[in-house]
Amino acid sequence: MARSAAEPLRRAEIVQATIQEIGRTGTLEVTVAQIARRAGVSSALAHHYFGSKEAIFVAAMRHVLALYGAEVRGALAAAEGPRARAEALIRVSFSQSNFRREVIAAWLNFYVLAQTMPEAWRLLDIYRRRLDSNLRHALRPILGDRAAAVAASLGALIDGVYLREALKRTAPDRRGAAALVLGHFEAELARGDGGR
Amino acid sequence: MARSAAEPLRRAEIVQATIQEIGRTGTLEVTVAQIARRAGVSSALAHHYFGSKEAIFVAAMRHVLALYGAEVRGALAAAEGPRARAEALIRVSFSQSNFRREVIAAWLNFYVLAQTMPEAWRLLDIYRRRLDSNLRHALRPILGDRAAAVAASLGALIDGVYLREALKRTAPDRRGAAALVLGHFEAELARGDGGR
DNA sequence: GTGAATTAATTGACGCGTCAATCAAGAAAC
DNA sequence: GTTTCTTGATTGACGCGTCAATTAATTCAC
Repeated sequence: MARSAAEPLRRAEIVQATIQEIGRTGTLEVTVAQIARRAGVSSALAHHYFGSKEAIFVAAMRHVLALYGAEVRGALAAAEGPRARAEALIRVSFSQSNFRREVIAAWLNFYVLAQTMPEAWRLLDIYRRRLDSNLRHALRPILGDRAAAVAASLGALIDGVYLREALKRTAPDRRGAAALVLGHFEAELARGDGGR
Repeated sequence: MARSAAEPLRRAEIVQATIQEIGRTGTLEVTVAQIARRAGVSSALAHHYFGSKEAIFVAAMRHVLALYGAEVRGALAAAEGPRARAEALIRVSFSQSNFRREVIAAWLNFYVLAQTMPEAWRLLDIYRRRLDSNLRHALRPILGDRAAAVAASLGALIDGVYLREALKRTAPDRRGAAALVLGHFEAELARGDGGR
């Protein structure tokens, strides 16, 4: 059979173009034609591979979430001790590859997409659950019963920082964003007579 | 002239319908016809009064922000002392009228709107600036130099709680949301040897 | 190895639905 | 009887998804 490796390549290009277009416009109101043009293919091909515009968006979400998940695993593997694990989870959220204009814009719009697309909702819910779970796990040894509450707080704060970054005109300030959340973390540690 | 008080009335109805439709669909992808139908008028009338769909959205934003602003002023007026003022600012964000499904959904979508509409961006920027300013003012006497950082953290946390609430299927939990933010506030207070 | 056969990759054109905005005209108020 | 209020009908643009057809790659018979 005539099986070249074109399909996975094209799929990846289209997914990449989708994220960039969402980043450029800041909206989900991008046409399949725009995405296809940026990917250097025809809109018909995009439909051929993904079937629908919604499916293209879902693929883009999966890509972003997968990248994030992979970095999380890497960071956790390298972290020694509960506190380091919690800090690693925070830092990953503001890593070079995740805390970028297009990715931030994509996240914001994925939240909107989740309002109408069950599949998008499911994906975001998985992300949230996993982050909460990871945080609780890391915090339990140092914060005990307060672990759950602090995990929820840190999770919401990370999302909030993303949201606010989406409004800024300037380039994302990874260091500042991470410092803000880490500062919050330290305040909670200090209070709970944390692990110092 | 035939100037009954119809115009302001219709405008208010249309604005209200806009917020409800955004809440129902969770998106800005609502048609003028849908909004008009819910307001009990024709789509032509909506255009007659507002001129464009964008203008309708802006009016809806102004409404939400104005309501929030009014409650903030009321709460600040009633609060005695720096700490009470800060707590009042937090509580207002989760008040009965602000922390509702439709309003939360509207906020989320206003953030998206701000990506493409300068006017929407301006309005959101004013909101953020004012909240930061109010918080810094209240915190300065008890936290000194740390006031700015804690204000930024609290602001982002509030936005993050809104964002996460937008994903939930259940009715908004005002008490829980306020408790989460207030809990973090206390942690910062305890750390900075705050005002007790 | 060459040519026919088979399958994948890719596209241009376009139908069909949708929607924002306009317009011309009727109803109501004063 | 003029002005505001209101609408149904219309339109022009646009975008998703489809389809028939073309091109490129790979296999296989010999």
